[in-house]
Amino acid sequence: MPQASADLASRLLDSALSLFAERTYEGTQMPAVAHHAQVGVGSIYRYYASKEILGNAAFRHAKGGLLAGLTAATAQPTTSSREEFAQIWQGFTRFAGAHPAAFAFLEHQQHDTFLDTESRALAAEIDTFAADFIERGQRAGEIREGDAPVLVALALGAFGGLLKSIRPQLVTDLSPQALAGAESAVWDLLHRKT
Amino acid sequence: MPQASADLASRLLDSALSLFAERTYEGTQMPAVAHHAQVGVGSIYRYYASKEILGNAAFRHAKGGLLAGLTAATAQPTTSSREEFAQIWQGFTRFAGAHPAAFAFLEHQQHDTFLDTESRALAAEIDTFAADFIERGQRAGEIREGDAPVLVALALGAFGGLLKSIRPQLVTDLSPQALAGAESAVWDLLHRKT
Amino acid sequence: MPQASADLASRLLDSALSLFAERTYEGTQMPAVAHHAQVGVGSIYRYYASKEILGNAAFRHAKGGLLAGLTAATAQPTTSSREEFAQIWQGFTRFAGAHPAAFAFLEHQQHDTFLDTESRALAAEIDTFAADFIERGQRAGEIREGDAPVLVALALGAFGGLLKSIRPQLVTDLSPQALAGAESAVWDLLHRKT
Amino acid sequence: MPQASADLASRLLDSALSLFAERTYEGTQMPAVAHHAQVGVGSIYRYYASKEILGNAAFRHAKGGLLAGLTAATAQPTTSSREEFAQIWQGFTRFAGAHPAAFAFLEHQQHDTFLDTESRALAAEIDTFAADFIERGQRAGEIREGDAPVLVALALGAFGGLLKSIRPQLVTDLSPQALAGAESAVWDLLHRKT
DNA sequence: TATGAATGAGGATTCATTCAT
DNA sequence: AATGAATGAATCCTCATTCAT
Repeated sequence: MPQASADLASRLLDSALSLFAERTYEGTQMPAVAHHAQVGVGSIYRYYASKEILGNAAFRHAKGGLLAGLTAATAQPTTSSREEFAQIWQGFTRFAGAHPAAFAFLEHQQHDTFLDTESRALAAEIDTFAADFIERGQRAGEIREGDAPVLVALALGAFGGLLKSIRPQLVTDLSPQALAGAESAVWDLLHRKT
Repeated sequence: MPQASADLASRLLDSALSLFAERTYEGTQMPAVAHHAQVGVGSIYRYYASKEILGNAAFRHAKGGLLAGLTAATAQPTTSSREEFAQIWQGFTRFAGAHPAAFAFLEHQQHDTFLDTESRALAAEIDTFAADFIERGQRAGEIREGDAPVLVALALGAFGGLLKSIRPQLVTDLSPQALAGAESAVWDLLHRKT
Repeated sequence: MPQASADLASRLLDSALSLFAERTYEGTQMPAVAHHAQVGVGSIYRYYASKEILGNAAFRHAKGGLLAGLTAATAQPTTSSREEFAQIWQGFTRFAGAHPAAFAFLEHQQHDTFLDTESRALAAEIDTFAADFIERGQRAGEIREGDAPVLVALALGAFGGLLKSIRPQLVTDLSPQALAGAESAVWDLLHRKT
Repeated sequence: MPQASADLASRLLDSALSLFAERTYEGTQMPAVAHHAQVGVGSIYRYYASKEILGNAAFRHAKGGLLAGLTAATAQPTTSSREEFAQIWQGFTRFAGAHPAAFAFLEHQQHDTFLDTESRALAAEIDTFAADFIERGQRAGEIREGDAPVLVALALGAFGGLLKSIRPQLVTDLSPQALAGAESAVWDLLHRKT
């Protein structure tokens, strides 16, 4: 069973993620992670040398997964910011639907206590990705004027608020209409009115 | 110093709030709160019987302050949802400017581990307040159709995202233009296009 | 009010005694003593420099009171050990009835953690008093042979057992018959059968 | 050492018992128990969830052991109360000799602060056991008239007094004569004179 | 003289981490 | 490789004692 250990590592990551999402990084005990993953405590340490390292791995797993989802969603060329926005929206939506714990964990405001430099750098990538989209849209005259990071913060904040409000349900539980309505509301947040 | 002891309780609340905002409720130690408030650890317990009680007091202080700020800001009668929105926006902005730690603490996603029923009830009041505003605007045809709680979540999320993005600076450090831009962006999120 | 402070000192002693009796020396907090005596905590320290000193004072007050009661009860000359035993029994009975908390406190087995030398010496006096009575009775052929301290331990133990069993009622709640029966049982424990 | 972990629980119980006997439940610190049992503090909590639970376990271990000893000692049928009393006396004597700390702990007057309902129930069993013996003897005309609980209290009190007086020596240090003398003294406390 | 708010050392308990099996 | 019992530093909380009023 050559992939046994790889499996265990990722099972641990999933367990950590769902417990962190539910009870906070600080509020989650290593024995609880072990129990959730159905392994002995000691086994965690074979894959993650410390709780801090596990926390960072979980964060990077989540953030990296989101970034990959967004990249994949925006792979098809588009002809307008609105279309690209739709792709991004779908990227977020799918990721949040497929990995609710990961998304919830990323939404926590306080990772500062344990994130290392590499994790912080990864976190910044999402912002850069979003800011690029905003700036492109502004140059094309489709997105309103203003500081790109500010617009990113508003839009991501709105999406996060939406997800937080329906917790612990899944995004996929929202009616298509409600979701479509939210999408156009957030687009209007960004859209340049003529 | 006749106000000494009444003050101590609120000095402790402030200290707790700023440390909780910075490092999470779980990540803050009682001795750290005592140190920040420049008192002995034991003194905390004269005013707050446990960390959990202190946490709830801090939460209620913050949430109650925000609610009071919003109520005050919307006291003047208005003739349109846009105007009322401006009042609310100012209420949020002022509160976040005046009590950045309190606002940051409220933005944390994970209070579930320690909030008691009373605190949760207070938290719901803000949502009700906002949902009322939304529904009134919808009836007046000024605010877009859709589930009121969903719109509330989007708008509050956007505002929260904004504040989070500039941390640890103050809202008041944003240029008036940036702030005004953000305000109209969020309004457009809510506004019914004709 | 010249006796005010003497009063306070003894009120504190009484409070201490009844709390110690109820909850143990170790289980009683200084603030609880203050509260029971209706004074501020600080005031205790004007009369008793520390909890340990208060504990010893309470112990000596109780033990000394019992010794005084026994001495008074046996003041009248008697012509037999049985008569003297009756006096002693009455001495114990009256003291336990009049000062139930003091008696209960003395019955606790563990004073070793705080008693000082002087208190221990006083404690020994009761034993000496009782051993004297036993030895006199043995010389007169009225009390059975055997180690005097052993007989003392048995008799005092029996009396203590009696009191413990009816706690928290008072000795005076026992029917005169029951009390008389207990008295003759304990006398038979000591009495030399012919 | 296959019995290691089952042993740890009982080693902890023994350590707790001897420290509680010596210094009171309240006067004994968990680290002291750990030290005495030669384990880390944390290990106590794997077996006993709190000090209170440890205290109750220790009490029940002691009381249960005594009850078992008495039951075993009285297993042989007897033809008189005097004989049965001899069995009971031997039961007490052996238990106190074999488990001096357990016996001393049981003699403490103040368990009220931490005993739970189950422990109290067990404590009552000894009294019932003794009261049964008394009542049987009374019906047979061998034991004096009087309230059975009162006679039990007197007899147990006497035995307790005896043990207390020789502490910290062992019962087994008493000369056989002294012990036999004490036994007949206590029997005379109970015996119905003709 | 009396008070009780303030203090901080000390005690109970938790939990990340180790290591013998 | 996996386990989970054992560890003890770190955390919450208590309470004897002090001292400004």
